[in-house]
Amino acid sequence: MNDNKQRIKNVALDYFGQKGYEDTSLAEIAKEVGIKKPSIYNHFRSKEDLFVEVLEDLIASEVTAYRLTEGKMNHQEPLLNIRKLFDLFCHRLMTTKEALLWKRVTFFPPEPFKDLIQEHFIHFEKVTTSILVSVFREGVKQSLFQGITEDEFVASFLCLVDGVFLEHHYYTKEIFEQRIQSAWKVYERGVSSYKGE
Amino acid sequence: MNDNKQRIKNVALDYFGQKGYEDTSLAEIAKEVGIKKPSIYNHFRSKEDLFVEVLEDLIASEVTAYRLTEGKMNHQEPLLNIRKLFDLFCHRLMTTKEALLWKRVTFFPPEPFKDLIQEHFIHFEKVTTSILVSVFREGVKQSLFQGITEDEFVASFLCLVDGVFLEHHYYTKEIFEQRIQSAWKVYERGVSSYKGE
DNA sequence: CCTACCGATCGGTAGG
DNA sequence: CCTACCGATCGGTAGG
Repeated sequence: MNDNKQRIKNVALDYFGQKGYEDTSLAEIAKEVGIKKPSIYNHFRSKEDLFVEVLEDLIASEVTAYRLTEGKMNHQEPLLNIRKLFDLFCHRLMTTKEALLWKRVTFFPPEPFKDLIQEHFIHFEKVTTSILVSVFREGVKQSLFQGITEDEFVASFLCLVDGVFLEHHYYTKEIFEQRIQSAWKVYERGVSSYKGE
Repeated sequence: MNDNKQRIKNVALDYFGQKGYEDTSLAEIAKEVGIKKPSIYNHFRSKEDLFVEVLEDLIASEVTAYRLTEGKMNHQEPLLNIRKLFDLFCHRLMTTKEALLWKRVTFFPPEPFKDLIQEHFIHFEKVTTSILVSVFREGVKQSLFQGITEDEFVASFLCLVDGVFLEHHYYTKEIFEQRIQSAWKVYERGVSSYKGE
């Protein structure tokens, strides 16, 4: 019964990510699902409604993934944990349709959703920040991250991840993986103590 | 006589950057310029033509800005030069309309221009990379950047700059500047030698 | 879930 | 530079 509703959302997630919200028509979504355009209105009150539902699902699945990784951390190894977070991020970026749409809308939010998307972005960042802070504090206990404040630790990690986020689009998979490794290496050196390991 | 042609291009640069190519109509561009839509066709054969001209101007001005900064560098001070490049980038990001459109089309190129944009992207990256490479090599002569390869140096800088770019959209000016400083600090530590200054 | 249709807007043209 | 207009397509509705 609700099979088609989920199918519409799946196709919408894909098309909104590939072509953007404004440039995706309900007619082409319907065609891909195998129904006619007006039938979409049996499940969603408007195109905007459809977008909001797709977006909300996306956020929920991102937050869940990060919480799961947090649960799997070994609190004795801060450097490993921060790497795990980084890998999780890169992995989702390359394998999920959600990442493409999330990237698109955070970067170029469609007019009607600017505020909504901003709220989600801030919420999502709070989730990741709280994880980063707990990793940092554990590291400090172990005399890691010397000369770096909590805020600097968080900000530089988020900047790293945002940079990777953008670059995913520019390059082929091979070059992208090189880029990731290079950026990570410099980041890790940067947050490590000058006096070296 | 060609005053209106330039005005059309200025407005188009702004709107294409803010709203994207597909979601910008010739009617609204005309309105902003103070003419009617068909008059645009006195200066451009099509909407696609207008976009291509805007894009070509954009590339030219970006390349010029980077070349100018390169010319002002003091080759004895690699760390200062890389900081200058970083500042140039951040400055242009916050003050020029070109940067916004450029980032938009490199990430989410409108269908009809995918190949054209890719060509320009590769060209532009060659310019910035060549500047970074010459900074890096001067640094190596001075025993800076120990343990970092040329590719890693270039990749991590571009990642830093891409991260900053994304964050520019999301934060207030004050928070953004804090973020920039934190990201820069970790980057600089990361590319500097472990054995410290 | 469908067919048939709506007003609005799109890029673009004719003709002056 | 304009007015007037084109076919196509958009999101959305009526009615079954």
